[in-house]
Formats: sequence, structure tokens, C-alpha cells
Amino acid sequence: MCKYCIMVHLSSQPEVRPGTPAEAAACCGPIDRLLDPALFKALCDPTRAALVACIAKCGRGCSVSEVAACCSVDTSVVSRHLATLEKAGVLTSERDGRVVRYSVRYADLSATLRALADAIDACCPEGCAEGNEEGGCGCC
Amino acid sequence: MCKYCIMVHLSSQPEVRPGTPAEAAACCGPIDRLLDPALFKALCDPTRAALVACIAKCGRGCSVSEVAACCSVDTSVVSRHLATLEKAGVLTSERDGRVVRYSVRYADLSATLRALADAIDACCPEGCAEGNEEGGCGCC
DNA sequence: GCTTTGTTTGCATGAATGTGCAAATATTGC
DNA sequence: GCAATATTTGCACATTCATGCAAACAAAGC
Repeated sequence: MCKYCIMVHLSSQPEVRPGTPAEAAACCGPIDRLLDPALFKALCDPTRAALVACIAKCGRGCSVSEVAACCSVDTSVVSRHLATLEKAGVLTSERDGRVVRYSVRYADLSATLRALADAIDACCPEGCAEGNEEGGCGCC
Repeated sequence: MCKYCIMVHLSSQPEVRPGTPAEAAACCGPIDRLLDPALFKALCDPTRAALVACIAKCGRGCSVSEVAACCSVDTSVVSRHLATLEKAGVLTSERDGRVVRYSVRYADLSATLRALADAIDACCPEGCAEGNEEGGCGCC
């Protein structure tokens, strides 16, 4: 619990919610960790997004040259994009001889997105998600 | 259903799944629409992500100057960032006299993220999500 | 009308980034 | 060892973009 939330708790106010954006910024909640710019940075490029969708729909490990055959950019560019996506945790790579196969980390990726969705709903004052009415918000 | 999937269906193969990334790219599924680079582009900047988290935790409409007090960048920069986030569908704005209040579109944002998570799971060949064993994948 | 406050826009600048080409590296088969 | 195939890296280039400052615009109060 952050400094602000402790303060509010000590004053035993029923609604635990920062009153201003400045207080909210000082109040650390699940959304701070889950709203990770690094993940979005990996997916914000149209070419990279297309590569992820392509590999995801293929449903198996795909080599760099296989993936490069799908899009209009150079193989070296695809290689760099796939490395970027792996570093961001979207893909995994596996070397098989000369070939490097990239596959989507389905479970990790979807779990991260659902956790973020939960964190966003927990911040919703009108209770977008259920189980948000027991006093205090779930944002901190 | 895309051209590839129709072809596969007509040949009555049990497993509806593109065999190569090239076929997968030609196969349009839910993930193609949901893996939208525009949304990620809005959230990929650290400053913008912090602004969203800040407004989300605050739980109410926040003015530009209020939000600007939270971070170290100029008010004009915050104004531009908030406009960008609104255009991407993350925030909504409402004018109240001189003040423009931005709030998070909680329900829309979390629903989009969950739909993407579902689409990713539907592509998973090992059935990360349940209800994926009735023959054929959910990627197309 | 004038002033004040809040927000947006024009402009310049520096940094980051996507891309292609060529070269280098890695691995397999001969 | 040598050739062929697959991937990565170095380099250059063009574009995008985040940022700050100043000016313009909008709305309220006097």
C-alpha cells in the first residue's frame, strides 16, 4: 500500500480514493505495473502487429524466412522485429539447426492483457466489474 | 470466413489451421482486428501511460492542468497527449466552461483488452482457453 | 471592453525508429 | 575445407515523434 493509501486508511475514511490526479499519481496500484509501455511499444508498429497475428494464427513455431514471405519487408527487418517481440515477452524463439523458430507466448500474453483489464475495471468508480462495492476502490 | 478457411472447409479436413505463415497471413481472424497498432501506439509512450494510470486511479474527470501537475512535462505536451489518447479511444473529454475534463473509458478499454486476450487464446493450438477442442481452431 | 485563467496550436529541435542493402556469422551437407 | 542456406549485424537514410516555448484561442469575471 502506498503512502497516500496508508494516510487515508489511518483517517478511516470509507472511500479510499485519491481526490486529485496528483494524489492518484502518488498512489501506486496494480495498473501502474500492468500498463507497461514496453509491451505496447513492441506491438505499436503495424508490421510487428501483423507478424504477431500471422504467427499466432499459424499456431506453430515459424522461421524468420517463412514469416518474411508473408510481408513486404526485408528478411533482416523481420529478424529485427521478431527479436524485439521476443525481448518484450510476446514471442519465444527456439533454434533448430540453421533455423530459428518463433512462436507466440499465448498464455502469458493473454494473461497479461486480462490482468490489465481487471486493473482498469478495479479503478472504475461506477463498478464496471463486479465485486467493487465493498467500500474503497481497487485502484490502490 | 476467409478464402483460405473456405478452401479448407470444402476439403473437409478435420483441423482448420493454416499450415504456413503465408497462409495464416491470408487467413483473416478476430485477432487481425483486435491487435490494433493504433491503440498500442497511444499507450506505448511512458508519459502517456502514466497519464492514463493517473486519471484511471483518480476515478473522475481530470482537467488538463490538474493532470499536468502530476508529471514533469509542459501543459501543452499534456494537452497533446490527452488528445492523442482520446483519439485512440482510451479517454473521453467533456468541456465544462474553461475546463476540459478527461476520463478513462474503463468499460470500453477493458472489454477491448479481454476480447484481444480471447482472440489470442483462440489461436493457441494446445487450447490455452477452454472450449477449443471441438475440432478446428478459433483463429479464423 | 479588459483581464485572468485554461487550453490549444505553430514552430523548431533533438532523439528514436523503421527500413534496405551489404557484409558478417552460423550451421548443415558435400 | 568448401559451398549453400538461414539469420544477424553494421551502416546510412528518411521519417516519426516527444518536447518546450511562445503565441493564439476560449471562456469567465470585472
